[in-house]
Amino acid sequence: MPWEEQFDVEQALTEALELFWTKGYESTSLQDLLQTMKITRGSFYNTFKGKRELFLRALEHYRDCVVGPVFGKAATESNPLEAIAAVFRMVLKDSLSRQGRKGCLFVNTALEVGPQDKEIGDLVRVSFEGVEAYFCSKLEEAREQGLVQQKTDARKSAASLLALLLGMRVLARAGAGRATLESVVTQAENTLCFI
Amino acid sequence: MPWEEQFDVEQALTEALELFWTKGYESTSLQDLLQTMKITRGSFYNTFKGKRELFLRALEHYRDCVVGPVFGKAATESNPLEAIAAVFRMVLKDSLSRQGRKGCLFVNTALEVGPQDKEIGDLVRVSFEGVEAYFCSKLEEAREQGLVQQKTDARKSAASLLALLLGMRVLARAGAGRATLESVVTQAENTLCFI
DNA sequence: CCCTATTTAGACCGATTGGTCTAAATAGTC
DNA sequence: GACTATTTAGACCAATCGGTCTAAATAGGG
Repeated sequence: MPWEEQFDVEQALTEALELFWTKGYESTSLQDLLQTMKITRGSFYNTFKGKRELFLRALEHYRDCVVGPVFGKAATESNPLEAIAAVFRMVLKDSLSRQGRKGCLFVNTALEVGPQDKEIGDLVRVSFEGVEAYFCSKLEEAREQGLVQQKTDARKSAASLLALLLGMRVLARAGAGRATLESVVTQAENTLCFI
Repeated sequence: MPWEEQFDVEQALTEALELFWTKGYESTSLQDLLQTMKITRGSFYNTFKGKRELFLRALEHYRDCVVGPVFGKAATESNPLEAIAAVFRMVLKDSLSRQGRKGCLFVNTALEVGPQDKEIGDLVRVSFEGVEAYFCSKLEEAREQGLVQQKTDARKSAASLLALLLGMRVLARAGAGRATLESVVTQAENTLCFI
């Protein structure tokens, strides 16, 4: 046991992520974390430098293991508009589950700790810009394929789609009804047709 | 001085609101509050029962003094679609200012403390539902006046407009660029035309 | 089996948290 | 000007915060 790490770092990170996601950064105490991650104080500060550093790793973990797959899966759609719609449908499906009521960790973080921590704030802002760029590229693809009017401003449409997606995450965490969440997606799909 | 309150409660409440709005609930300490409100511990606990109770009053203050006027002003528009557009334009103008980078206190609260405090969570959810209902009634008015297609589903459209508005607040607090925020509003205006 | 590198459990740290309490100061009433 | 109701300033509280440190336990290499 002494020579290599005694616990599954990946597993512990996942548990920490879950906790931060549910309770937010400030409301998650060290005691909470140690209990949930099932490690001791010593290993905690040995493996992760501190609470903030763990949080940063949890954010990256979330980006790679939660956000990434959603867009990866959507990218398999051959129709670029369908790729965008698929993102909305996946987020909707998730938002309707018990799990999904936690919202999106990036959105939660953007509001709670982003404004007070430059590094973290930048990380989530860059992530948002990535989503916007993803939508934008898909819309440009759609235009090239004639799926969308030539005059469509991809950047503007991408921005509004991003806002729609973030809004849905807020509504989900705020406990909005199923009908409201579904309406957002159908309206997004309609928007994609009329774009 | 003994017989009535020694300080301007309204003023103190406004300063507290500002602080909660900027830093969030958890990150705002009693020391912060006392300093900003320029009152002593004694008067604090005399006038407001505690931190949570002050926060609740700050939320109500925000609802009455910040959110209310926006919708009140918009309601003076004779064209119901213009009333909705006016809300978006006002929120945009605010979001572009230094002040507006705080986002919306209700949105911030919905994500940070809403999930952990039923009373507060309900308060913000009800507020969101109010906005949705406002949009909905305006859209129904528009339909009656023939400004909008007869088949338009006012409820669905209202929900997506709400999501768009919340998304804009998230983007503003996350530090999104001017272009992104403006795009959201122009797109919302376009959506209103095609509805 | 000894040595060594590492992890363990948990005592301990100062700082800060939200909240209470008391004694002095204050400004009205009579 | 004494009395009284109230506010003041700030000492004080236990609990918790994130973080450090040490001694015992552990399991590899030689």
